[in-house]
Amino acid sequence: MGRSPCCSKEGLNRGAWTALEDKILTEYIKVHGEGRWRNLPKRAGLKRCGKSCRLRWLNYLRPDIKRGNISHDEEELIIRLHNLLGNRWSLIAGRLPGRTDNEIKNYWNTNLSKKIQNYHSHQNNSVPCRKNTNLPNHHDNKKQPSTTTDATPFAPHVVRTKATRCTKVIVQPPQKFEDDPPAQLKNPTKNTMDNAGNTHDSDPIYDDDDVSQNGLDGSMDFLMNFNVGDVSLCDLLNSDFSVDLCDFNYSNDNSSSNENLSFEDWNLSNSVEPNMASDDLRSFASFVETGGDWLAE
DNA sequence: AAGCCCCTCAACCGCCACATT
DNA sequence: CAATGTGGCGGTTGAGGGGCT
Repeated sequence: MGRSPCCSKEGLNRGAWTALEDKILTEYIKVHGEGRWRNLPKRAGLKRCGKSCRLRWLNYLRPDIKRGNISHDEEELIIRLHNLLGNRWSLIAGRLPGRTDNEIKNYWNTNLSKKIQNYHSHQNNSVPCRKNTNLPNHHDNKKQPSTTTDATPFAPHVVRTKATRCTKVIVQPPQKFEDDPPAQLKNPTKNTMDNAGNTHDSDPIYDDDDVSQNGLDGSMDFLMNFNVGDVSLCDLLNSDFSVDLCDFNYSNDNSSSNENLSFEDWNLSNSVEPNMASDDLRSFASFVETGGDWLAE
């Protein structure tokens, strides 16, 4: 099946965006919203390819973009996530609110990949084989930057799964949790956490009406509603997953599918490092792996 | 001061998955 | 079911800037 190019390249501007183009694009999206990228340039009066507009918006103009230096915490998280996910920058970026996949990819290629190479060289005088890590050749012969952190990569543990997103899942707890559930599971009282780490009980999914509608009695079943960005970076890094079991991220803006998620899916989306899991989490994870139903809304 | 080299990162490209017709 | 449309992803490129000689 043939594909038409995303746009005619003739007569279009290329290269760096001007301030005026940025302004036009921003104003247009403010009024009309994102989407329909192919037609956007014509409607907005931009001599740009639709793809280029989308990229410019997503990577640079979006108001929620966090620009500036990657913090040590963020760097550590990137390393951990890359260890789990490989070069799946969009997934990694999804765990770093305000950061874009392009930014993380660039940061990895220019900083972290070298640090890790240096680290492994230092450890055993050889660079271990890393799954799915394709370092750009054009950087190989360039001088190494000074190492400013002591970030320690983990052994390769890339989980290869298809990225699956869902916002709301219903999980029946294992017997262990029915007998002695973690605090937040005992009382599924609508706790969600915002970006500042504050908890709220505003999530309508936990409303009594919802519980009854779903046939849940609150003590046996519980709902979890996750969104990327709901948990701050520090929360994620410092999570005691036995306590924060309900605060994982699993995002979705496209909730039409009804998927069964494997434990791998669940684990990679909810835990930065599997070894961090507590006994409770392990039990819970085991339950999910062996029969828990994930019912995407 | 000029030229060269290297690094960073915004932007581009090609491909893929999924939705729609 | 095939063709087409659309959005998204990861790899790569190259302009521009800074540092070094």
